[in-house]
Amino acid sequence: MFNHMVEHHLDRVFHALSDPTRRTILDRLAEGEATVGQISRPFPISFAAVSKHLGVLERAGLVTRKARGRERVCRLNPAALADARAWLGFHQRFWSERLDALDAMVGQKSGKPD
Amino acid sequence: MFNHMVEHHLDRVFHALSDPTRRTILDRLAEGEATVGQISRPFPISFAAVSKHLGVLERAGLVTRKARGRERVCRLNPAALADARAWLGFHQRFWSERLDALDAMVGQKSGKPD
DNA sequence: GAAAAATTTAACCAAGCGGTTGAAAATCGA
DNA sequence: TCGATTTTCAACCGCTTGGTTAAATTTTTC
Repeated sequence: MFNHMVEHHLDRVFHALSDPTRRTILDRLAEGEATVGQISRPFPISFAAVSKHLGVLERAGLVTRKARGRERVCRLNPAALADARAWLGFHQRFWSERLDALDAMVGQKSGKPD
Repeated sequence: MFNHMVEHHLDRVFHALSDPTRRTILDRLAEGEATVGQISRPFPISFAAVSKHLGVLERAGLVTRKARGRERVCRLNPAALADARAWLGFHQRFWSERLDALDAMVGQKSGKPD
């Protein structure tokens, strides 16, 4: 179902999403493509730090950077969220079913440990 | 919409999900509650390491541990995935709309079919 | 061609992470 | 009570991370 090909990818996507600065960058990018300079301006951290954050997002497949002259135009790649969404959706549903079944069994009060 | 109360929580949830060992632990837990010992047995890492992973999952709200004698019974909390799913779902949809609009504007001059 | 601008890369630092081992703290069983 | 079991805690190690500043690279502009 969720093979090991995508596992490695999930590591990077979830890790990229775990930082609030990076999530804010993604929000900014949702308003349209922007250069690294435009992205970094509102942040209180250095230009280079933002550039590194972009690198993390790019390696996770969430953002693409293409050169335009001496600038790099960053753009979102919404498709990269698909795997993460699929993982979460499947697991939340699966877990809920399992736990419902477990609750039902406990409700029978068998008293027998497995 | 996604206020700063939940932001801090998202950090921990996404970070917890970014490790393959922890995701495997969650899969294991989907089969039913289990003690720390039962969870750690199939892993090639130490007991203490698994216990720390459980701590990460617990602080993210994904797992609860309740004492039963000298054992700790771990159980999934599927609801903890809701915030992460909501974040992903909203953003993917929002991004797609934005990028579609962007593509439409760009497409007026190139007309590339896709 | 030289200066300026946009970005990345390199070197570094403090903090955190995932792992280890060993000791400590509860609890169970004889 | 004593020893075994289950788990956490503490200290430590090597690697990564998020941040810095400074140098290097590429492109634009004068």
